[in-house]
Amino acid sequence: MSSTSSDTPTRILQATLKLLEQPDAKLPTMSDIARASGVSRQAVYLHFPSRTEVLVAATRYQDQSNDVNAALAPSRTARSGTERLDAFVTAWGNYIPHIYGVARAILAVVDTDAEAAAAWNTRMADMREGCAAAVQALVDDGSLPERTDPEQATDLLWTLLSVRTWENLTQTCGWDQDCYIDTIRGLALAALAQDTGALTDVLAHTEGRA
Amino acid sequence: MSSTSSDTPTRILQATLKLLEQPDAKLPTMSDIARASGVSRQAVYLHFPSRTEVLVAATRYQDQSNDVNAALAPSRTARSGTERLDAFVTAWGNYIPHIYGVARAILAVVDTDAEAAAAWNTRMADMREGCAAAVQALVDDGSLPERTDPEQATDLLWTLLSVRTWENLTQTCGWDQDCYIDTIRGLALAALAQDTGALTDVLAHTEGRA
DNA sequence: GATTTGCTTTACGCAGTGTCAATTGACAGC
DNA sequence: GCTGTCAATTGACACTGCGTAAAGCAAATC
Repeated sequence: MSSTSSDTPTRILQATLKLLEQPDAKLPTMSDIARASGVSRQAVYLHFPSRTEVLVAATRYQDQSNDVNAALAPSRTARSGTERLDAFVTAWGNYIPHIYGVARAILAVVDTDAEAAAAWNTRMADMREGCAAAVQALVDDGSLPERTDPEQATDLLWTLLSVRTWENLTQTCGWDQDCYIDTIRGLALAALAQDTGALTDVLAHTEGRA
Repeated sequence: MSSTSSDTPTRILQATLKLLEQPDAKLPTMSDIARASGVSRQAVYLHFPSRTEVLVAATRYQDQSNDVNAALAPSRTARSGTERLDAFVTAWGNYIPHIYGVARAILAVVDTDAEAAAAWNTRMADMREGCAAAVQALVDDGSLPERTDPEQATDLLWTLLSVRTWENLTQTCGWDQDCYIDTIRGLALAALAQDTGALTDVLAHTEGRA
């Protein structure tokens, strides 16, 4: 347990995360990673077979450090379906900023690298289970409209909560985090729980944009 | 006007589009493009300074061929605000599949290529104007809730209509196009025009998923 | 002391971009 | 016909970045 953080693979991952979390981060090369880790380029290959694997391992390491499950725990204890939906949107929505640096790097190589795509898909499948659970909670207490297909509802929630959507609103449009959360929550509640009141207060506070 | 389509730059762009529109298209190399154009690799450089420029020019050429403006025209003649919003969502949403192949290629290099990013941003800024116009139409006939900031409403509509959102729902989740359109329309009308009825019928037709 | 382990240094092969120079072929205009 | 010019070709090159390979070195372990 005395993971002193001084073993080389760990140092490489930590250095990689540090690179990726820089605000204007480009995709780091193997040389970048090696330099940042204080290690030779070949040493990186001694521990990771390819750059993609470094990135993928970095995301795993990060999830482990951040303890996603702990962050998402509150949503599992919620009583009603709408409460659970609300809690899940809040928890995940607020988790995104923590992983955005790494997510951006992975997403940048997903189009050209099957392995990165697989890793990202796995991660997103995990998140989708949270969506599915929230939808199921709605079904359980009858909040989900009868004619609505739970599978489709899950797809929609999953899309609303995607990193790309977060990126669009907060990074490109400059919304602040609270505004993003309120809006997505409103949309989700309106679409999945027919809670139209949730939408009326959204998009109202003008100071929420940069 | 007798753009015989036989001049080399045009042939290069057409060949590039053809490559990008293949269902499993990878990012084409300059050699790929040259081969597909029936021309030497150097000839491509004679007309375009870089690969990015080929891709960017291809998108412009495609917009021109498809005549985006014609596709979006119906939304400009709509009478009421909600009608206009509806028409715009339908028009743009149905236009996306036509540009998706190229959009995917551009999006794949956007993270690493400033020039590609600039080109894509321009294109998306054009689309955003359509969103802004639809929101303005809502404002004009009082359908937009008073407390809603038009700017923010535009951001939201723009995000709902993003290629990434379309990609997520139709490509990753396997929704069919009609289902996508209905859902986005429902969300947009509910969020921007308080038309909650628009949402009740959405997500209902189970056969809409693959 | 010999061996193993972890890392370094140096080098190479490969793909892909972008550049350069010399050459060919066609089609002007005079 | 001769000359220029333009478009395109061929073949070479430099550079970046990935991934591989081999030899050496130094500290830890047996």
